[in-house]
Amino acid sequence: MYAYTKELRLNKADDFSSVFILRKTRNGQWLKIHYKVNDLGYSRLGLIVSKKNHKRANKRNYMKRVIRELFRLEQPKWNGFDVIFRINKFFTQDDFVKIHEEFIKLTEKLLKLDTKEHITPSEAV
RNA sequence: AGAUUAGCUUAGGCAAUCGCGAGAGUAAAAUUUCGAGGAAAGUCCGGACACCAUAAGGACAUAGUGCUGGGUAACCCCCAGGAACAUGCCUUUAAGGGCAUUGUGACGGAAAGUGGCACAGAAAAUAUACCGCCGUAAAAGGUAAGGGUGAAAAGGUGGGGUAAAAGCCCACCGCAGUGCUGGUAACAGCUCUGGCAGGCAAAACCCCGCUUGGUGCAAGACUAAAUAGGUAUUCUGAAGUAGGUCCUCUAUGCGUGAGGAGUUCAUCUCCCCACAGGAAUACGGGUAAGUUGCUUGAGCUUAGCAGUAAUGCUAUGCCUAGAUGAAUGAUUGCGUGAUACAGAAUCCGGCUUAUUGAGCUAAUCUCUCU
RNA sequence: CGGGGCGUAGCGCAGUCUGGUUAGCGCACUUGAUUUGGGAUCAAGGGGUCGUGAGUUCGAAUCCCACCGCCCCGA
Repeated sequence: MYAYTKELRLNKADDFSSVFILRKTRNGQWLKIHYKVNDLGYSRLGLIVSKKNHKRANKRNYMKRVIRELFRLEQPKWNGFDVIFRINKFFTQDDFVKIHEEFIKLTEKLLKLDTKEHITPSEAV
């Protein structure tokens, strides 16, 4: 149920650009998301972490891991969406709780209707 | 015992839940094994490997490198040693000399050549003579002791000597050279000889010795769609339509070009030659895409031996990431000195830089005790 | 994986190849003059660890080495 396999990733440039063209975005302090409905029945994740966010590779890898982890835990509650996350601002382990809150806030529009009624995001964690 | 400096080692262990990459396993699951670093970094050197070029080697150019010996697959690397310098102490009238240091140590050639040395100073390299000194009636002449300039001025100190001076002479020191001794060598020591060559800089050009083909895993190898094009073979050249009309005839005519003939106002007509159309099949090249290269290697562990050491040899055991939108995280607990810097991308050997805490070694200093 | 360039005053640039004792230029800034006032103009002035650190040299922005930051290019 909480798996994160290769099928749940956006890999091709066409997939990315099709999401960008729709221009549906939400912005937060650390994160920015682009999203688009798909017909697959499950959500897919794309990540953009540039060298301008942080120069060191291990710090960028950490940010990617955190977002993948949150996606893994949250995506079963969503309708089928292609979602691309971009990092606005560099964050570390100390900011994890804040990042989690922001993640849930940004993605509340993607929730399925029935889960929205029964479970609040904070309980799901 | 503490502090400082320098160097070396180490980079964590166990457990729970949900997850990630690869292998094994299965019909599919279940299950199970392994899963970042000392710098993985910077990309500064050296290789392995692959392809291209040359196919015997040599010379030149370019770039790099430069005390001696050793290590290595190789090196702008490492180890050991030696000049030189620095710091401290001792000694000396001075020049200089000695000792210590886990300090530095890009250290071939300046007598192959070219060029440079601001300002100051008489003079900055062919030496020269400003103030001076001696000398003289005055010049000429002799001289470089002293003064002054500078980062640097043709050995230093003392004595003799002289008109005044000067290695002109002597002693000691420095310098250059012959010889001997020690050392594999760089070099060191001793003796003798020479009155002293001639400043600095080659991280100025340069000369000499040595090294040096190019491109890099996006190298390269294999499989190989769609579209377009290439080569070969075969088939087709139909229908429609055109030649004023009808009949017959013409199938390279309706496209192009060269040539010829006829008629003619002609942008007309005809003849002949060459090329050109369409379809199918096969072939090879090759793009996207995929597979491979891709991890067993100048490998690691332990022990012994050789060597001052770097390192080498022998034996024994081990297999330890291999992704490709690119794998280690989240929440906790136990416990600890446990954090920092930081994430493999073909692989090794170095160098450089970043860095927490703990431990070890050495030197120096301070305090206490004997 | 490989190659190239840049860093000098608040901003944009010279000077670096060939080392030399005031490190300049333009704009901006400050003060004064001019004007009723402002702008423009004229005159004077301030402002620099030459990206950082070591080295060569009597002397380094310049030469050598190592780092830091920024930009560009090729496969």
